[in-house]
Amino acid sequence: MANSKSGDSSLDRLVRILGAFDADVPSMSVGVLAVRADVPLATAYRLVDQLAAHDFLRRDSSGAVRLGYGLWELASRSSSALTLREAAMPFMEDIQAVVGQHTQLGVLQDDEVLFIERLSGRDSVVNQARVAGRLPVHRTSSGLVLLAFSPAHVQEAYLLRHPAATVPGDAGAGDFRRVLARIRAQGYAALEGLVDEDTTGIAVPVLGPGRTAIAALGVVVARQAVSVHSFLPALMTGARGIARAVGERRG
Amino acid sequence: MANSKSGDSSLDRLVRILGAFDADVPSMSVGVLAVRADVPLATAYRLVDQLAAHDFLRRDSSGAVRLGYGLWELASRSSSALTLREAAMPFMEDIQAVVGQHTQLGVLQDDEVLFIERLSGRDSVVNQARVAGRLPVHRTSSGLVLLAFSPAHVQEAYLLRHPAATVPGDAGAGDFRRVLARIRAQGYAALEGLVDEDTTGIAVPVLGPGRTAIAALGVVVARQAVSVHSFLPALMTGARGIARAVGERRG
DNA sequence: CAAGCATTCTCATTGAATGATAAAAGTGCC
DNA sequence: GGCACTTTTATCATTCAATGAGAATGCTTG
Repeated sequence: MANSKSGDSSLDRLVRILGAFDADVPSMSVGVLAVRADVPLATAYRLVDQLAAHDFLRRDSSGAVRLGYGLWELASRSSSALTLREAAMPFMEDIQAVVGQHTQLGVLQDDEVLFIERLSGRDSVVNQARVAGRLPVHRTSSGLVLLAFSPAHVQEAYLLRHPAATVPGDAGAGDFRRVLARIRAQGYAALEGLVDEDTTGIAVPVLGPGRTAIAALGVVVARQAVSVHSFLPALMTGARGIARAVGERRG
Repeated sequence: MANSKSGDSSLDRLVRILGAFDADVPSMSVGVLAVRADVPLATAYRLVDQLAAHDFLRRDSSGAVRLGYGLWELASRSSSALTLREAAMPFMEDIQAVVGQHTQLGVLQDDEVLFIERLSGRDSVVNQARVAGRLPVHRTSSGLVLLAFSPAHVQEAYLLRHPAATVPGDAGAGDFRRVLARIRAQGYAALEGLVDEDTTGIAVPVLGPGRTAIAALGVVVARQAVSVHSFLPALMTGARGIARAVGERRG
């Protein structure tokens, strides 16, 4: 029989199980997990065992299930993310030291921005929790930068999938394309109050081959903070440094 | 029919595929992947498709397969790792600023140390590549600290599985237990030339409930570096800070 | 101890996954 | 162009690993 619902492979079920965990519900009983992941109880127990064998899941003494380090370890092999992270880290530290604010590195994943690294000073304005793992492209400076510096066909595809995408501060329901063009022209994006009312996000692209963004480097500062332009040099320098470092590791 | 070899579930096969990638071979053709993961070619194509649907794998224009960000994203939900990482980061930065050397945070996974965070100064002595994602417990200061500050039954279980475990510098094929006891007594581990001939690793435990190590905080310095004791205060302070920060996030 | 979960077992059923094979679509080389 | 090669998609009969319902056994908790 295998499955009840159509359109889910065994992998889908496994992902649903792993995906049932998040920051709010980091651990749960197998019973709850079965419901959240929508799999029969008996099956849930079997799958949990399998996943636990690879330390994707872990069971504590009280029987609750939580994520293990198996995923983390596999993810660490992802050289693209790892290389980028490691190459970027020193530069991010520099930037953080200079601007003293939340600094982050994001990449494009599907139609969202996945932040693969963040440095948050103890006194940064941004609320940690609100800077989630993923955010919609048109809701962050980093996302807009990533899109603006993507190949034309990627942009078009995105616009097709998100016809209603707009940038709040911009020309009403204005032309999203024009926003992207301007960002590409000026080489950075700076937007107020997107993620949070009181913050401004500033992001620049980390450019790879063909003037395409392989990542976005951004900071989040208080809205009333000094001119955006005062942050740009550090960001630009950092982005260039990262791009060079990544290039070297590949060559 | 499902599978040929006994003792591998579908999950095992998926893990073998994902595990076929590492820093040395970050991308490969499906054909090569099939060989490395030991699955029939036709099956490999199917599994790759499935994994790509979740962005666990990604295919570039030339057809080569590489790891995607899906794993990374799932791993980020692992609140234990994430909480620890985020709580630790500011303290690690402090330490790195003071000692100016490679700083790392490790946790116990199976019988190895998994480093979930590292800060490597541009001028640190250690060779990045040699500080891999995982290392045997008795081959790193961090590992020894983690073991020394584990519950007695965990230690015993480890000793049973690794009867031949010794620490090079120590009393010949001396009593491993005694080494652990001393580490626990003095509150830190400092070992020369374990990972690398010319380096010394120093690690202290990040203590959780019940004086048990939830992580190890360590630095790697040049062997001839100034006295170990000059690094300890910073490490100890950092470890205490992390422990407190982690505790707060849970309460 | 009764009620409620959590957990393990059994087991008949079956269709999802498998993998051999073949064909089609590149890719490069002479 | 033709040849050798690899990559990729497609077909399809086979089958056993995985499934899920249910019963039985533990384990708390009030």
